[in-house]
Amino acid sequence: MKENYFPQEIEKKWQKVWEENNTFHVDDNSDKPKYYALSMFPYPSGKLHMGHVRNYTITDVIARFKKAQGYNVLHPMGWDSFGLPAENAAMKHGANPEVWTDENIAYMTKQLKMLGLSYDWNREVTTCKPDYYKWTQWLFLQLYKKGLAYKKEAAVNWCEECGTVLANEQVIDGKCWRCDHVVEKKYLSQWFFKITDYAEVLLENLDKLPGWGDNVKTMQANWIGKSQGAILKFKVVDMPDGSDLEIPVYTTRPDTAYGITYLVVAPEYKDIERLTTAENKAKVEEYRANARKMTEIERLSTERVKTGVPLGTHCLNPLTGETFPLWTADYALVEYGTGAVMAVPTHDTRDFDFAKKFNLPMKVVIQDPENPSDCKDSAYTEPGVLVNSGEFNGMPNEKAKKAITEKAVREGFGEFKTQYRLRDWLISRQRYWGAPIPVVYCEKCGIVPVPEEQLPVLLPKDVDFSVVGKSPITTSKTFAETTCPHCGGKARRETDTMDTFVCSSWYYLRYSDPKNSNLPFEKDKVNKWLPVDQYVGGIEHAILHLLYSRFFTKALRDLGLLDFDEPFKNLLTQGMVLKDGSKMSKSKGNTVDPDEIFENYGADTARLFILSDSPPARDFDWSDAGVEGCYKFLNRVWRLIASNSDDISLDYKLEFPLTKENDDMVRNVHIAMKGITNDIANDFQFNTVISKYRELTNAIYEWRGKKKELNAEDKAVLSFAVVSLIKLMSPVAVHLTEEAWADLGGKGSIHDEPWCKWDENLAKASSITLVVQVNGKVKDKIEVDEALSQDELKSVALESPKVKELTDGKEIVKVIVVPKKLVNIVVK
RNA sequence: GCUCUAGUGGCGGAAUCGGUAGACGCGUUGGACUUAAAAUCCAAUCGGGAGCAAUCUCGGUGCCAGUUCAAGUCUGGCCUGGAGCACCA
Repeated sequence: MKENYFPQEIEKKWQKVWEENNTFHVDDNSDKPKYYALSMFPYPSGKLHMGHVRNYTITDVIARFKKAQGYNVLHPMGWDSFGLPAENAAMKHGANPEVWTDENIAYMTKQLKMLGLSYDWNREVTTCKPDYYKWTQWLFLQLYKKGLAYKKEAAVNWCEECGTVLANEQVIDGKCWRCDHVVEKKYLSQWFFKITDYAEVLLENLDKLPGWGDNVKTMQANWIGKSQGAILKFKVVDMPDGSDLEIPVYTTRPDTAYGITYLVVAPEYKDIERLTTAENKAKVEEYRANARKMTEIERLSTERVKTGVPLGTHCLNPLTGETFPLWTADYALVEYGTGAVMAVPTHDTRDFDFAKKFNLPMKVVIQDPENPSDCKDSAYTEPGVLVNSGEFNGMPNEKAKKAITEKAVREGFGEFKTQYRLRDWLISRQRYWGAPIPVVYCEKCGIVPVPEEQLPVLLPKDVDFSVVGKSPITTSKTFAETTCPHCGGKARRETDTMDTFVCSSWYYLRYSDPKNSNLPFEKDKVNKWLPVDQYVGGIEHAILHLLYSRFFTKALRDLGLLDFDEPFKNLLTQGMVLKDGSKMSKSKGNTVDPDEIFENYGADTARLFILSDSPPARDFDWSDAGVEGCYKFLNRVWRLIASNSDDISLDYKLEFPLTKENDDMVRNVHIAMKGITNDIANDFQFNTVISKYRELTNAIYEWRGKKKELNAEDKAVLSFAVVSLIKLMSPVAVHLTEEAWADLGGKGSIHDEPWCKWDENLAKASSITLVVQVNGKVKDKIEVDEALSQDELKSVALESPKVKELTDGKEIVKVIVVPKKLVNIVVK
C-alpha cells in the first residue's frame, strides 16, 4: 500500500474493476432472501446536487449492508425523464427535449458512477423511452377499461406560465408547484384517474405501514380528508318559476339542525339562477361575476371579511316547520360536499361571522349545562346538550348527531354520508414532453382507445418548439390526423400527454422485469421482488408521488397484474441538505458542487461526510470544515493500515486467553461490531455508526502506540482489529476498503464478503464500573468484577470510603442495586 | 384553527429498559515536531463557586408542576421553532 492516500487514483481504478466484473449484478434466481432497496429516481435536470448525493448514499449503504448480511439485493437506478424543464430548455434553444435529456442522463450517470454506487445498471429504466412509455400507455388503457380513467368537463387548475393544467396535489398555496405562478380556474374537458374510488382503502391501509413515519402518514390522511356526517335536504317553498326543488347540504353537525337560520349556496351552484328572484337577479349576477374574477388565493383567504347576497327565496326546515332564507356566498365551495351549506351561526364560527355582518337571526341549540353561553359574541363549538330542539332537548350533542340523522332518514329528508376531501387525479397535460394519452376521437364513434397492438403511440418528431401559447405537439403535421381504429373513418388523436407522475407511479415495478417487451412486468417477477423493502427519498413527495403510487399499486392489484397492495414497506424520508442554515439553492448561491468534492477529496469522503453529522431523517448542515474532518479521518485509517501492513495478515489466529491489553483490544472490536450493526438496524443511524468507526480507529491507534515490537499474539490482534475495521467501513468507504482488502491479499472483492459476526461474551468490557450514588447523586465509581452478585455489589458500595463518610451518623433507609451498573444508597 | 415533528455546550449531535448527561466530531485554546508553514501528534474545553494543587462543591437537557430511590427519558399543563392541511360546512 502506498504511504499516502490518493482517493482520485484508487476510486477510478476500482470503479472500472467493478464495472468489468459486473460486481453489482443482481440475479433473479437466487436462493437467498430478497431485499429491495430503492432511492426515488431523479429527474435528469443536468447535474447531481447534494440532496441526490445524500439520498443515494443512504440507500447504497443500506443495500451493501443487506447484501453483506446475506440478502439478494435489488438496487436499481433510473430516470424520471419526462417533464417540463426539458421542453423549456428545448424551446429556449430550438432543440429537441430528447437531446437535452439524453445529455443530462449521460452526465449524471457519470457522476453516479463516480460516487461508487452499487447499482445494477442492467436494470436502468428511462421513462421517456418508447420501451417504457409504451407500458405507461398500456396501463392507461387497462385503467380505462376498468372505468378508472375517464374524461370530464370540470373546473381545473391552469398555470399560464407552464401552459398546462395541474392536479390538485400540484397546487401549493394556490400556486404552481413548479414555477410558483398563480393558478387560475378554467373549465376544460380533461382526463382523470379515479383515485377517489380508493379514498377509503388509501386511508385505512396507512395503518398497515408501521415502517412509514407518522408525519407522512398524517399528511396523507389529512389530504384524503375523511369526514363523517349527513346529507340533509331542504325544500324550497317559494321557487320563482313555481317548480319543486330540494337543496341537499352536507353537514358534520346534524345535531345543530334545529338552529339553522339561513342557507348558503356557492356562487357556481348549478341551480342558482332558478333560485334567484327577479328583484335580486342583478345583485346576484354581479356577485357571481366578481367571484369568477377572483384568484383562488384571494377567495380562500380565511382573513377575508365574509361577503354574500340573498337570493330572495326560502327553504323549509322540516324539523321546526320554520322557513329560512337562501343566500349565496363564496365561503361555500362548489367542489366540496353538495356546494350548499346549512348555516347555524350559533355553533359555527364562519356562519357566526356571516350572520353578524348581515344581521341574520341566531338560535342557540347546544349548551354546556355548567356554563351556558348565549352565543352573542362568538359561536359555541364545544360539546354540550341540545336545547330548543324539540324531542331532542337534553340529549348530548354527540348522540344527537346520530339521532337527528336517523329521524331525517325515517322521514325521507336525509341520509348518513361519508365525505372525502380527495379529488380525482387530473392527468392531462397540454405539453409535448410526456407520454401521449393513447386515445383518438372519432366523429362517429366518439372516444376510442388505441388498440394495444398499436402501442406505443410515439411522440412526433416534426414539431416546432419555438411556438408560444400552445403545446408544441399540436404543430406536428402528422400526429393529430389519424383514422379511427374502430370504423376506419376520419379521427383526431388526443394531443395531451400524461402527467409525469403517471410515469413515476409504476417505475419501481418495472425494475423487477425491466427488459420485458410483452408486458410491463411479469407477475411472478413483480411478486418476487416487491414490495420495496426500503424506500428512501425526500419529504416533498409525501403526498404526490407516494399517494399516486399507492393508488396505482391497488388499482393494478385489482386488475390482477400483481398480488400485493402496498408498494413500499418501509419509507425513510431524508432531511434536506442545508448550508449556513438554509436550503442549498442556486438563487441563494449556497450550493456545493459534488464534482468539486469528488475532485478534491474523493467520493469516499463525500459519502462519509454526508452520513456523519445528522441522522438521515433530519436536516443536514453542510460545512467545509466537516468535509475536511472526514478526509482527515480517512487519511488516518489509511495510515493505520499502510504503516502496519507488514504486521497485518488475513489469516490471523487469535488464541485465548490473551494478555489483558490484547483482550481489551479484541473486546473493543466486538463492541464496535455489535454497536454498528445495531445502529444500522435501528433506523439507519449512520451518524453514530461513523462515530463508532472513529472510536475503533482511536482505540487501535492507542493500543498500537503502547507497543514497540509486536509478538505473534500482538500481530494476530492487530490483524483482527484492522480487518474488522475495514469490513465494518466497507459499505461507506467503498473504495478505500477495497484497496486495503486487495493490498492485504484478500481474494475477490471486499463487497462480496459476509458481514462481521461478534461474540456476545466479548462484546462488553472485561470489568464493570459500578456507579455509587447517595440519594441519587453520583459519589463514587468503583471497578468491579462482572460476576459479583447483588449482595456483593451492595457491600462493595457500602464499604467505599466516600460512602462511609457521607452516611456516617445517618440512617440508611434503602439500598437499590441495579445489576452490573449502579448502587443507590438512600439516607436520611 | 387542526395535525405531525423537534427543542440537550460556541456548533452538528450522542445517551436500548427511567440508572455516570454531553459519546463522536467541528470549532476554540495551549503544547510537541519544524528554520518556518502545512500535515501529524498530545492536552484542555457545559456554567458558577472554593483551592497553589490533585481535587471538592453547587447548578444544568425550552418553561411550570407531578410520579420515582433515581427523570433528557414517564404523566399533566404551557412556551418556541419547523412542516403539512385549512372558509372542507
